[in-house]
Amino acid sequence: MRWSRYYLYTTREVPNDAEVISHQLMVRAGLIKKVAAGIYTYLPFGWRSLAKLMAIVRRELDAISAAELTMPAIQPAELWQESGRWQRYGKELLRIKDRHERDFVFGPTHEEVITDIVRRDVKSYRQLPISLYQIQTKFRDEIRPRFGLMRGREFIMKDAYSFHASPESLDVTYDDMRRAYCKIFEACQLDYTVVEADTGSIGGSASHEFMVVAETGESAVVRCPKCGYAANVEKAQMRKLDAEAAIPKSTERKKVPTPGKSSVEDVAAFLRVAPRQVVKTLIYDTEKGLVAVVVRGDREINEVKLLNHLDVEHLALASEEKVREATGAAVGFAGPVGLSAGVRLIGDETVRGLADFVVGANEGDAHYTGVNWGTDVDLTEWADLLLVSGGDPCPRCDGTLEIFRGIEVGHIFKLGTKYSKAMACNYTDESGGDHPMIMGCYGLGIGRTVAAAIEQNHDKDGIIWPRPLAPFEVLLAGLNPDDPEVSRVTEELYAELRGQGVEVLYDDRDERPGVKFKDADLIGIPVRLVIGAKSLKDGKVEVSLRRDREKLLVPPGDAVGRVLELLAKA
RNA sequence: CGGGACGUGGCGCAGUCUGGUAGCGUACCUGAAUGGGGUUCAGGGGGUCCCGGGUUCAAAUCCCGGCGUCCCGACCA
Repeated sequence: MRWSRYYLYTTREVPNDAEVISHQLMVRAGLIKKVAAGIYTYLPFGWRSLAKLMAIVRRELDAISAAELTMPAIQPAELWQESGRWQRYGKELLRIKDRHERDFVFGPTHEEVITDIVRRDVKSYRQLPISLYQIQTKFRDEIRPRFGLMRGREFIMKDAYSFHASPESLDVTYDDMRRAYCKIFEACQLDYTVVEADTGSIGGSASHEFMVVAETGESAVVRCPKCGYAANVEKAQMRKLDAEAAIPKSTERKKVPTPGKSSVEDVAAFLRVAPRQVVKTLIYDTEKGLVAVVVRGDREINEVKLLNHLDVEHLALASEEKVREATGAAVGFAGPVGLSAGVRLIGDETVRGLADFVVGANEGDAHYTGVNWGTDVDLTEWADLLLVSGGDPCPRCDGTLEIFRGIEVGHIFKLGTKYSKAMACNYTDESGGDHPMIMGCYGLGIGRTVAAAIEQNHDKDGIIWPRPLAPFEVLLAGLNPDDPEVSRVTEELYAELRGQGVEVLYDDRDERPGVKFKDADLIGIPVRLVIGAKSLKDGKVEVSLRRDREKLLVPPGDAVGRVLELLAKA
């Protein structure tokens, strides 16, 4: 491709609405252009990279006998009413009406449509298992789109669905998918981790996320370097410490004034105890009423665990008024002793072994000291509600968990029969009985993966494409277009590279060398071949890798061979 | 949805407080020189100052209402 005829325009300025580096570089290097918040055009240069990733995805999914199809983006509301998600799915679901005022949605995901298709075609256990996938534009009306393609409202996703007659069959496909995902992300040369994940609103029994390690990632993940345990913090557990248990009761409960001390730190400092001796009580508002959760003062509640434990749809810290209603005191003085009767009380496992601790007194400016389970509070509901953090003990071995941030580029679920039951997607078994099919679903963010690759592969001057995702493999630049010898050699090399099947972008623009070098660094094509009058006088052209920019001077006749060698290394 | 900020040639910004000729950089067009890290000089085109209403002799600037965008918290590929 000759750059002079190509649609690729770079900018020197950083766009004022781009915060993270991958977003800035994708705009500056002419990959994407914003149309509205969270909605982007994929420009030709960016689309080439997405297309490469999609080809890798297709290759690996076809290899595990998944069949590609394409479902409609616009889906009738009836299917969503049938699955129950018309009511449950929140405002992220874009609902639209046609000219007859009939309800439709722009699909944020396709469980309903795929289940509807399969239930009509597949009747027998002999037809199972089945795996289907598509690569398609989705729309989720996110409250806050951000970071360019990392969290768009409209985005391209690969979504796959599998159908089975037994849990064992699902296990096999799930493992196939997991391995295929690993191959895909390895093919993209990404530094990623597979982590255990919460199943969230999609539901199901098991789930793993594929996290690309990056500072700007929106998810927090813990990993044990010793045994390899890795989990999203939403899901992560820690080992219970025996030492925390069975501290004997030694004091009587006593109410003490704590004027103006509402935070754990303040109360602990004021009473001269460690924050971990303070038990904090958080009042949550849910559709099932108010819930009080007690947790060790130095720790945080994992709201996802709480949501799952309570089996509720909505969960939020209660308002000032609701807290008053439940405790009779201002926020900061709630405690489990003498809580309003209608409030459900749940204890996190971490406070179970505590004795002689401090709690809020449910009245302004006062706390209790010397509080103990049993004698002072009758608490019967215990659960693991802890938000795990770095430094906590691994739940699987005696190692210590590390915490890092990641970009969720893929997510696989064992769905079970949630959708097949709701939508009567059944098969007939050997003995003629009907059963709902067991399902799995598997998502992979196409644009997000490319953004993550840039997030992980760049320097101060621009993108450094991993070769498998690079829009072009080689950048060819002639520096002195007026020099007939330069242009002759450059044209010859261009023809030769193309003859070898190399994807080459030929910078034939009438620009000064400085501009060409700066643009080359910015757009980050892995291998660079430069022809300039100076080195050509010595019978040499330059070959270099974008990553280290180490120049190799070779005769023009050897150039293509050296380019191919470097490509193999890129 | 709560909290904060912003909206001025394509892009990045100044001007708004204190109302009075719409400006700078860059990009673009023409010409010349230059030709190994965003070169230089000369000339030129391009604006509903987000939208609507109000105050005023006069509004980018003040007032009211809307819209859009970005950032920080609850969702997800």
